[in-house]
Amino acid sequence: MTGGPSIRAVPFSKSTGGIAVRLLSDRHRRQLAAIATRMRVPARTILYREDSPLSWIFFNSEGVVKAFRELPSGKRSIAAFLFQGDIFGLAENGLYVNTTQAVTPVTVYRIPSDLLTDVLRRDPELEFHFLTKVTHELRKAQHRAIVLGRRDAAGRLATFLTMLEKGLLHKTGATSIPVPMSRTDIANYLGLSLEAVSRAARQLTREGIVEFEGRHIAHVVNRARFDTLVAAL
Amino acid sequence: MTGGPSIRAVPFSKSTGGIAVRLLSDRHRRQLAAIATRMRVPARTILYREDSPLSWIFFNSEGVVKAFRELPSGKRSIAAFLFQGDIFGLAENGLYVNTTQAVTPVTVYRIPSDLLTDVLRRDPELEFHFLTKVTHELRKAQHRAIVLGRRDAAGRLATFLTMLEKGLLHKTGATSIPVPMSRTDIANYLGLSLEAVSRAARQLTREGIVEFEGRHIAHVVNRARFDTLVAAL
DNA sequence: CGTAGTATTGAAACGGATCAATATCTGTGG
DNA sequence: CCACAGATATTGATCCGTTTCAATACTACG
Repeated sequence: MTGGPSIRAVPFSKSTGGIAVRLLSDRHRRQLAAIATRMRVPARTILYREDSPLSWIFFNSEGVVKAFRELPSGKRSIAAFLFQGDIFGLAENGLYVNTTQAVTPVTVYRIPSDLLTDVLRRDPELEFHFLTKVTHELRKAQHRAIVLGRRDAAGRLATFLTMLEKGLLHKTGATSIPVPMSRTDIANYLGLSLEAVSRAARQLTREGIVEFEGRHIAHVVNRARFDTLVAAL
Repeated sequence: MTGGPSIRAVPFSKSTGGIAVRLLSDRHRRQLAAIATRMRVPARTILYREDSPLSWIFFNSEGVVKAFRELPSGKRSIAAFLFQGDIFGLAENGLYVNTTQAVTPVTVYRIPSDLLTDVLRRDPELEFHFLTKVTHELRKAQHRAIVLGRRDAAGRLATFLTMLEKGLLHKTGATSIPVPMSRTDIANYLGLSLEAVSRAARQLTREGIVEFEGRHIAHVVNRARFDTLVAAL
């Protein structure tokens, strides 16, 4: 949302989800700006497909992206949602591991992976930022795995809402949580059926814990019970 | 298993799970040897506890370590098993995220985290190795999450055995898979009850897919059906 | 060789998946 | 701006598998 060609919008400049991410120096910004391409794409745009050859690493600057795998059974498993500040482009043996698709209109920075590798190998400080970023993704993945260990659908959904909430920059007193993705996406992320997610949402409403305003905004009505439910891992 | 103080046993020197890990140069080995401490500990030793202050990063050189979190409900969720070549010591805000405990007798290298950080910041090549390692852990975590998305216990267990098998250095023709951890550990990793794991093992046996020799060795009897089951995600 | 932790097996109940029908939303063109 | 159509979501009923509870068997370690 910063106008012009400024690299300020590159996500390194902000904190995400509670960990302190050091700010990029101007030198680093310039370095990245020299090799990055800014892209604005509409929702549903596919950025790359699984098993296609790795060519770019991406930075999400604005909007939400989902990373998923198509399973042999035809089901799809969403590995992660990428928010502002997240990097993505995970590959194995030179092939992307997931397919990534814009959930909302998205602004990303795209850097050729070989160029990025070169820059990183020459600049340990910058590389350290990446190490931090990937470590952060690792924590997110482990956290998701813990959530998937839960049996109860309502608890999983509540925990998911917490994730979304923590991703925000905690506007004080803001009780509304934007839920940009579809129920189907949530189901695929939580390892539940669409119906189970729908029923879980209803249950949270019925019990006076969460209220939904349309399908894309949630309000935590009873914070105490909400927190209890989330903590009841 | 290499005798003496050689740093050769440091895990960077071998490939893990299919990704090509570049060998460490002698210079890098020397650099790490200067700050690393080799430790041999018996099974069940706790290496660090969750929420304790980060002080070391570990390298697993020999044996199996589990990383888990104690959940408020009293259950425990195993985030990962660390095998030969894996690094561990994930922290958030300066506190370890998991508790780690030796499953078998273990040989690890322990490096003070601040020293390691210093070395990495001065050596991009070495740092790149770490980036690769962490990325590898990230893939493992995402893979686990996909497994947890499965509903059927037998499929989860079979997939788990596959993981263990791929971790091996593929001795050609070796049909036996060592299963060093307990059934309870497997249950905590797969998000199943102990009973479900036990029944799943029995089912695999009954259907002539896997045979167990004691509780810590598995043989894949019918590879075709085994692979089908694993692929049936 | 005994004992405590670990694992197996059985029976019952809960909860989510699935199938099916209906409702609501979203984006497109009139 | 409205109407329509396809996609997305809700709700209901039934089925199936895992959890839980409980009793017994095994195994590993001192």
